[in-house]
Amino acid sequence: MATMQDVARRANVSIATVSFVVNSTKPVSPATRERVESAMQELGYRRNAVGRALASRRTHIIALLFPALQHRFSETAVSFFTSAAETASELGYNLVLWPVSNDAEQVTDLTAGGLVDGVLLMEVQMDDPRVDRLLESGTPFALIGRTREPGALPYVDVDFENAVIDSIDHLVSLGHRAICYLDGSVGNSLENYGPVVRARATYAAHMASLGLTAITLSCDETPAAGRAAAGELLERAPDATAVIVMNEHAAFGLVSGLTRRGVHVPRDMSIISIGTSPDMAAMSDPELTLMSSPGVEVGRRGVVAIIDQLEGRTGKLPQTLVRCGFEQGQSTGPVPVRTTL
Amino acid sequence: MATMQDVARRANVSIATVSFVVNSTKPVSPATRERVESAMQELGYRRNAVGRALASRRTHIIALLFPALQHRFSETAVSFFTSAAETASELGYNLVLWPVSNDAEQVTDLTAGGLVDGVLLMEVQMDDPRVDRLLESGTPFALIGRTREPGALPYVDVDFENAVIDSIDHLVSLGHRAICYLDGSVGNSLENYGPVVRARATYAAHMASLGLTAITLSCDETPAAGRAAAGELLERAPDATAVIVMNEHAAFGLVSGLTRRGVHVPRDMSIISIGTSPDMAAMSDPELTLMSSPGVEVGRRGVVAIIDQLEGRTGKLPQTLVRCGFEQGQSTGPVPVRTTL
DNA sequence: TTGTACGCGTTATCAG
DNA sequence: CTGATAACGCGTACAA
Repeated sequence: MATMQDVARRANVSIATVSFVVNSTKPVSPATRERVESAMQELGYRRNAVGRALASRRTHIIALLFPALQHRFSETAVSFFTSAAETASELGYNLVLWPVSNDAEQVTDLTAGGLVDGVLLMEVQMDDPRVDRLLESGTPFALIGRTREPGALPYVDVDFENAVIDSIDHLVSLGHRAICYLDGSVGNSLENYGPVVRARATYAAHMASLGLTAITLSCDETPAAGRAAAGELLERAPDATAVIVMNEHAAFGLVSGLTRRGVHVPRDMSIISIGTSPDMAAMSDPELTLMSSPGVEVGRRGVVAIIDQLEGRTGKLPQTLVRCGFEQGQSTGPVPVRTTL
Repeated sequence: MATMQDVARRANVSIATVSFVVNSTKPVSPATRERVESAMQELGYRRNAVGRALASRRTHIIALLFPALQHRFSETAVSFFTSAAETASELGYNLVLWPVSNDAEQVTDLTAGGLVDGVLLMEVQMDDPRVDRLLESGTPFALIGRTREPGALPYVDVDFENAVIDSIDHLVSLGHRAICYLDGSVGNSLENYGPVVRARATYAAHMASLGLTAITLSCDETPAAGRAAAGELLERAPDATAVIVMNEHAAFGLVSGLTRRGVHVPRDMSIISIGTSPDMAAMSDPELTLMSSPGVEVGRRGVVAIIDQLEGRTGKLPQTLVRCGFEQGQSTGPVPVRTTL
């Protein structure tokens, strides 16, 4: 509860001097510095964040905008949240969780309120109206994800494209040629969701470049849909020996659906799941081979990206893609030897 | 960027009058109110949160203290985070994520900084030093969880005790008598973790009150440990026909471990998982029957509890236990008919 | 009903 | 090196 005023009186200096030693903003003689510091000690002084914010016009608060009414956050989201908060904390900032519906108006409320220094925008859509609002507002921000045309926008995103390529290459190295692809449902909002769109395109392109035939399936993001997809897979692609899944919840259903139908994983079919955390993957039996999405790293980099902006560190534009980590599970193996006719 | 001053000038009134209409804190004649409001409209005025905070001594910020270095939050935690943030937002508050290590010193930093009006403390331990710090600080707070002796502390907690009782009763109604219990590991920090301790005690007590034999197992919180526990179960309790699991990750392993050993779920063994979300449960095959932990409700109530304090609504002490919801899955069924010797 | 003026706790500018 | 002092944007007695 002690203010700078109190400290100043007790140390027989001006309030300005106290400010200097607190912020090391100007040189102070060792003698007076000593007096001030012991005064602070005795009074248990802590500088008031609000007063500081008003005077310096910096709150040291970063808003993490996340879509309210969100379908479902994955475990990745938790590690992202907490990692972002921790990074902010380490760098002297605070992270406030800011739910926004698709109503872009709330973005204006936020930026005009003066409470936040910068904004981290989660779940960026391919064409996201909130981004335009942020640009108008002049508030520093960074995207988690990318718009269709990121241009000069600062962003941090998961590199799902390379995850797809790595997955294909890995499977090919195991001898697989008939590699299918399963992602989230078409015809719904995911169509506009960058990761799904980009990954699917990458799958098609890379398969083509290898002279392989691309077969894409989609289903809802539920285990039940994944189980159903197992049937569809066997019907539409009877020769398939591997599936790359970009649909975490469906991946579990796909494994159990195949198993139920007598298709052994990985002996008869290899499965690799993109964007699943190791903890999750372990819950499948057999455990899933996966490309884990780097929630912690993305959270950290996102926060660093805006703080760099806020503190005027003007390096090169932060446009970062963080790669997924390959983790060998038990759901992939060499292509089965066909003892066919 | 427009300040109250700007609005006041434009409307030809004093700055105080603007404040009155903005906060409806004093009656204003319709005429001048109109002038002020259109001035605000034209200037796109938004009240500055920091100025307001400094003058009113209320930031409208609530800190959510969560344990840093704990990167294994369940899906429940996500719904808790987001629900808390949304509730706060609806009530005109902001929720900031505040990572704290076990070092209770950080709690002092927080409360002395003047940035937050109140504190929500997650993952409360049975004997939690942070609670003492909060009490000393005088900052309004509420606990998510409970200490060993909650006394007059405001808290919101999940009612795992009744979840255990309901689980037992449900299984008993299906004819089960040999009902085992599996929870998190003993000998580690979980020993001091309220939910685990209380639920285990409740299991023992309720089984005893029914004249049934209690058999308790523990294992790490991983699917692999759960699979291993399947073996231990069959060995230690060969007559068991049901297991109540208070260890989300292990529950998955238990199911697959039993299945691998030729024990069919639910025909030979019923399993019910406490504190698992429906989304998670669906990833098991067969889908788990569960008592879902009410993350959303707990988040909402926790925030409401401190806001009530902050706004001086002095109803009865908020000490709330939120019950888990029973959700029928496919992992429970009637007790098997023993055609034994 | 409306206006004046002070205070909230700091930062920052400018003299000294 | 140190000290006044003016912002910063708003809330609120107190006065008119």
